[in-house]
Amino acid sequence: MRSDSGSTGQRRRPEAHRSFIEQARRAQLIECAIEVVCELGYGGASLSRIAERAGVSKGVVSYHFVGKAELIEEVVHDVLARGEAYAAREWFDRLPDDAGAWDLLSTYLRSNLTYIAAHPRALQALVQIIGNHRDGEGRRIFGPAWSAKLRAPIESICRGGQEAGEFRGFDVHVMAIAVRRVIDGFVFELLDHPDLDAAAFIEEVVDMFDHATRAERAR
Amino acid sequence: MRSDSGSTGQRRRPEAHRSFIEQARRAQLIECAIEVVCELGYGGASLSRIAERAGVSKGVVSYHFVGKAELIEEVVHDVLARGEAYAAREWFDRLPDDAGAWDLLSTYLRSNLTYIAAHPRALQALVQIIGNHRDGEGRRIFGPAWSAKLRAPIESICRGGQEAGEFRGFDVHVMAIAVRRVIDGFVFELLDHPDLDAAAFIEEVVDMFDHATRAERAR
Amino acid sequence: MRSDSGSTGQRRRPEAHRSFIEQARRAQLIECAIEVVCELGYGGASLSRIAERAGVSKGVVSYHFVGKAELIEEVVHDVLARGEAYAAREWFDRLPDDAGAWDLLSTYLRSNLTYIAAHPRALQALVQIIGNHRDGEGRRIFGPAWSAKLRAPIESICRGGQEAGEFRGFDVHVMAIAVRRVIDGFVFELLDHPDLDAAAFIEEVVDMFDHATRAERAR
Amino acid sequence: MRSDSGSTGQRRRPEAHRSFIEQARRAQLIECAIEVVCELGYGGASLSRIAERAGVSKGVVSYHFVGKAELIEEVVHDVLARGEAYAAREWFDRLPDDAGAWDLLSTYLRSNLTYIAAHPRALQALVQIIGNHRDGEGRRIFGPAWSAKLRAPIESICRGGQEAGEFRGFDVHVMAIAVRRVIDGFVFELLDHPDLDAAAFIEEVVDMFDHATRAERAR
DNA sequence: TATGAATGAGTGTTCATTCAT
DNA sequence: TATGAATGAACACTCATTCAT
Repeated sequence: MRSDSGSTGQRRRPEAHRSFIEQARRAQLIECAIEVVCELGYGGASLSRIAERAGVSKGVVSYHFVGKAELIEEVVHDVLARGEAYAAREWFDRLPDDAGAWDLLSTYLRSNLTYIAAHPRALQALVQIIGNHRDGEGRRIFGPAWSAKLRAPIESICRGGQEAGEFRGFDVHVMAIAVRRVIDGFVFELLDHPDLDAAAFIEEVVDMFDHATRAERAR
Repeated sequence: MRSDSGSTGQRRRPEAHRSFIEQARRAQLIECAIEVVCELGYGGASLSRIAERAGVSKGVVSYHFVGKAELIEEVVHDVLARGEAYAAREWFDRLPDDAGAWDLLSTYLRSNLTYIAAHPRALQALVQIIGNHRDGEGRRIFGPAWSAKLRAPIESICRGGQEAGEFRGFDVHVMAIAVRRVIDGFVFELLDHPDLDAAAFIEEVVDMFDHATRAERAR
Repeated sequence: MRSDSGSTGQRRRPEAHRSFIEQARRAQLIECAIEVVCELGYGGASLSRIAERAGVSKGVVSYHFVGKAELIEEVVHDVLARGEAYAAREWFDRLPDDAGAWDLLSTYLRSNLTYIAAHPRALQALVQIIGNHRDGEGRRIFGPAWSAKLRAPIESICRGGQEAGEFRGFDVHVMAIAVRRVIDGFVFELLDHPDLDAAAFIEEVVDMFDHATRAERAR
Repeated sequence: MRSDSGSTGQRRRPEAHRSFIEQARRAQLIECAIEVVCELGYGGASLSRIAERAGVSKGVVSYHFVGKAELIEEVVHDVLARGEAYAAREWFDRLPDDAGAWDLLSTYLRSNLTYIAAHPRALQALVQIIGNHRDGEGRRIFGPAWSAKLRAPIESICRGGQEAGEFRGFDVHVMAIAVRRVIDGFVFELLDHPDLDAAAFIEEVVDMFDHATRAERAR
């Protein structure tokens, strides 16, 4: 999932030989970056503030990451990887072998939303970075191509559901956009209202997409 | 609709006595700010770049606006005001006197989406600003309260539709979030794919929310 | 008293043909400059703030004065001229024809101190300007030569007193410095403690210099 | 003696763990600030000029001091601390155990004046800063309260002398003002006339205050 | 590995000044 | 006479980055 095409031209260190301590520091700094981005926004997440939060000197960040860009992109990679691992478990646990399209879509929704509910701050950072991180010329790093890749599985599920007659004949691209937008919106909702009933919210969303996708008289 | 709550403590000039030329410059600078924010993102929209785009010296911006915050917030005010004017016209033109909840909601969707299709860059700037503009302590200027105000009319329409039996018994808050998130997502879609068939996209969205909201056997 | 040697190279307008209105504006701006310097200090006295205080546009100041330097130097000229006029009246009123050195010195002290008590803000501005106003290369405009001129009459009086045996054989230069420093210090005292008993203060100062100057067994 | 009342709200670094090199840089920058303030005045002492004088880049100053205010206030602290250390030595060396009020006062005068004669530039900077340094709202940082603290020991000595019958019944507050004003005036005198006979000047001042304070027939 | 020190570009802002109207 | 508009330099400050130790 992670695009290794060094967006900024900066080469990443060879991931192979990293000592234990280096791995730990990187993980710690990524964690701190998440917190700072979440609290102060992408623009407020300077290296000094991240280092300060980690209780280390500013140089440490530059030592472990080739540049700010690598740290930021590593945050994205990290959060995404953890999310995918979580989703894979859900997928395996919850889905029967003969799962229908709606089973797939509702599982996709639930696994995404429960993961967000469990780590709202990490995903807030992710959203901030995706919307703001740019290269030297001002081009978004996580642009259209990246979003398309994120939407692909949803579109695939939807197409399957339509072919099976389970879903009505909507435009799968539009539906995928709606699904992702609603999922990502959950992040803000959770942070803005910490006392939100997440489970109820999730079921409402699932229910909404049930009505939105279901074939007229199906299921 | 415009929140006069001077987020930064900076006082805005008395809007009353503004010369023609001042109005023109302000409008030009707001326009340039929109373009720069749209192209380079919130973080890339420095006063120098905005001034450069306008072909004037940096001091001009400071002359016409009390501070960067005023310029940025004026962009929000401006885009919002134009959007509301547009929506008001649509409302008046399209809606019969005895409009039902679905008439209202679909008009809300269509007027918002067609306005976005007409000025995608302005609304991209708006989205960037809303998500990133913060005060000196790092608090979002356009935070939860602001979003809530934006969602209020949608929730009101939904409640009306439920009371009239036109809509099913979904959670109006969740639905309002979905509506706004999908609408705002349209902004990115348009800019990322300039050749998009906007009309078709809009009808798909309207159709989706028709299915999502409709009472089981209604209409 | 005013040194016309254009300290900054800037030429002053010919003082001759000034319309009534121009005179009034200049006087008003000088007054406002005094207030602003007094309240915000020399460094805080920008043309904008002075103009704002006067309720006119910034350009007005530049119109009536060749540059900021002229305005500032005109403040000095003005306050000094008013002070001298006051002193001259006191001199004429209070002094007998056969006045002794102590009569002269005490009158000098009293006329200076009462003038300060009457216009503390103007003299606070004066002190601020004299200590801070500099030319383009950073040289003080009101430097040693200027202070020397201010001290000349005191030294002259002291020398007279010594020749007459009225004063003891102190160093007139040192005494003149002390006199001027104490007088100028009164300015701060008045502004810092508005409820100060000025008359008592003045008599204490006069008394102090009586003891400081008097010949051992004289008077 | 150092007022820790963070005048600007800016926090000073924990003075404890400062590396040797940091201490050296700070000292150097403080020295350069003194020179620049002395030569160009408070208003001419920009960070760039101070850095330039030190032969370092502008950022170095910001690196070692939280803000300009800290640097400036550190100059005050530094000069004052050195002066107090000097005065304490003088006090210890010169004063007998049974010192009278005049011994105290004359030692106060001499130690202050000789310190000034030894470091006129540092004290010129001090005077400039005290008269001009202000907070964001234009209020003087070293205002009335600060001056009062500086005058306290003089007043105390004077009161002692009066109670002992050594001094005449002058107003101690007025006398303290005179003492401080004359002392500070020495700074300008030295810089304006580098060839001044400092020792003679000092003795003249001491002599003057002897006459000014002495009880009618005492000593 | 980690730090402290330094750099230089870039930020928003203020300012005195100029000039057409 | 007076204004509003614009300029460009200077200001304090922040930042990502580099590097010797």
